[in-house]
Amino acid sequence: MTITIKDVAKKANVSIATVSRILNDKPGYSEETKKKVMQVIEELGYHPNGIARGLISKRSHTIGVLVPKLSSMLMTEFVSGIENITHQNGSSAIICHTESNGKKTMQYLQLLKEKQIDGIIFASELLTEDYYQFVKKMEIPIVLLSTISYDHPVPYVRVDDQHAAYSATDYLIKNGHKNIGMIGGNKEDMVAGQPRIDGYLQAMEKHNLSCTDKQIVSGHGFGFEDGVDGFRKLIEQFPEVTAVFAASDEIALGVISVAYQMGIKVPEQLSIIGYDNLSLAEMSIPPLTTVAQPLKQMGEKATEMVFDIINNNKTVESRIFPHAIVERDSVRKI
Amino acid sequence: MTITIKDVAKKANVSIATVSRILNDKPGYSEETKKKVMQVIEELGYHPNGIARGLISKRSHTIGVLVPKLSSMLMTEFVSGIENITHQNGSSAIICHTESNGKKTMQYLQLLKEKQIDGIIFASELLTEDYYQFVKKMEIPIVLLSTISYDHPVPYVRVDDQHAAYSATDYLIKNGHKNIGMIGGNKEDMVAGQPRIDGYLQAMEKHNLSCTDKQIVSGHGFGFEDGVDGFRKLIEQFPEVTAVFAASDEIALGVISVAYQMGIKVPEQLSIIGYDNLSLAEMSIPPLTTVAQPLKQMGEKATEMVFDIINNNKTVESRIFPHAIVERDSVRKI
DNA sequence: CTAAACAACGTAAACGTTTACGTAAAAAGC
DNA sequence: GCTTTTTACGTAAACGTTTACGTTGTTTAG
Repeated sequence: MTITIKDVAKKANVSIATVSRILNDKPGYSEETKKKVMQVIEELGYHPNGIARGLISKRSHTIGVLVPKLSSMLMTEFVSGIENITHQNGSSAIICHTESNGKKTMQYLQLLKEKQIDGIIFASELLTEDYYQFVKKMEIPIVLLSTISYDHPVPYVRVDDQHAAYSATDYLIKNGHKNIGMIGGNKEDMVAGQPRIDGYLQAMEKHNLSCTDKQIVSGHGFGFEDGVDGFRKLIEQFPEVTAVFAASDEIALGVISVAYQMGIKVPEQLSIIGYDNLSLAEMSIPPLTTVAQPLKQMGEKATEMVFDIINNNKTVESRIFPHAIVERDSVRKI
Repeated sequence: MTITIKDVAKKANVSIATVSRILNDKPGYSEETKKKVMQVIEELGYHPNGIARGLISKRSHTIGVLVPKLSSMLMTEFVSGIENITHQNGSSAIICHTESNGKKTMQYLQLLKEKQIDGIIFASELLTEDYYQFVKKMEIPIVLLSTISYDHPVPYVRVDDQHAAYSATDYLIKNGHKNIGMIGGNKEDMVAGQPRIDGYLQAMEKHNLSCTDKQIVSGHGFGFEDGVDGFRKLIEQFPEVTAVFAASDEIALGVISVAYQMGIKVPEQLSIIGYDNLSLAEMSIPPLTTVAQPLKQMGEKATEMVFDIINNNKTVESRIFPHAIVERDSVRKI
């Protein structure tokens, strides 16, 4: 038998209201009774039932996190930050990995609604009209992480992908490279796909470097395999390539791998810059120069924003986090 | 205003009991009224309140997952499996990363208790007496993942670390290596620390290979840095080394990195076998031969076991999952 | 044709809290 | 000393469900 507030009240010879008041620091009890009650609580090993509390307070002290792919290291960093702040606020996070599956996502949203979660963090995926409408009906605060909504005013936290891609390409150019190729991820990806390609193009144009279609290849995703396939294709259609901008660190590792197999030395013959600054970037050979996003902090900020809306229900402003080039050894300085 | 079962009942001209019966497929209603009620539910966009449900059913449809380090790729695989099964059972998982911090762990356990979670998965860390007693008082099913409890009968899912380490070392020996070093992780780690060292020793002994203290170094953890520090130390005190067994893939990458810096060729001059088979093992140069644990399946099984206890409250048997050597290119066959 | 069984509901208690309201005694104000 | 305020509680309603039990009307059995 689990013990409830009633048991405590009875044993302490007070009413449940008094116990509740003591538990919640609401005025209306004497120090003396507090002592007695606390002692009884200790003796009985009583813990309040959060569910019953939630029923009244209409707060579940839980937030939902929707991520497309749990196993990606990107997500891990986000989640780590989210978890920090959530716990700091006496709440917990339910991670839902949607696998970029619309149906699954809707299912999760339903589940989250039933669970009466207090807020949502929606990460790294396009907020479709369906999702938006559903969330709107739920009347629950939502913050986008590393993604945006074109059609609706939903607060977000992200970096400027195009700008970051520009910086990466610019870095290659500034180091003397001219024949620069790019391996993008999924072109359809509205956040990490086209914008990064655009940033690349923008930098090439700015520096008056010719840039044909052959210099850009984009695959299905942002994984290692996409990198190896991508680079094989790239070097075939653009053999003069001397530097490549990869839209993710995993892609970058893929090209390093192929380069190694083909006997192309990195960075002597081929320079590579990645994107994400995952922990594996420093483990690679050579250590990978890459674009860093403050992933954990972004997760933290997004979560703070959610709690800001919940607690003060004020509207919050979106944030663009700064990116940075972290220089390691995969780019040759000509 | 959120709409409740009352609103549905009123609009459909039935009692809340009937609505509830329809929602839960309990007998006691006609097809006709069902149709009407369902229609009203649709119109109103009603979703039952899981909290109120939980208050009665005494099930929160939530399980707690305690992991020491979220950002490790190991954990990600576990969590991914856990999440799968949890969702399959109409529940969700709350991930708590304890950072191997006793105080934080206890805090989380408290939180989970208040949340009235239905079960616990405790991963990759020693179940201390404190934890055990607390969980026991909670009277909640718990399953250990990749760890064990020496003093108490708590069901677990793991691989036989000593055996796996034996296999790895044996693999090196069978491929003609004799001067085999080992870089262990944290020796204090009762699961991944000493047992792997023991397995290594066991294999060496079995094949009558001398093995001095100098051949084994163990650091603070299982990360990349531990690998680089470890190998630097190893090669100093045991320069004849021709093959090393690393207690984790990250450690293995660390030694590959140092080897590269020192101009030692892998696998020509130095063979390396890792442990874990993380995704980065295939991204490394050369691709890393390693010991594979079916991480995701282990997470899934552990979760299934939790639900087994919850639903049928039968006792479950612990499982030892098979490990396997996945051969890539980091070990030279002499 | 009547008693028994059953189908299709409605009523109300229960789950474990919080909290508005009421009340008695003590403290304060004049 | 009497009113007013304050303190320290207790009572009971509310949160949104599920479910045991009761009730009515209809079907079935004998």
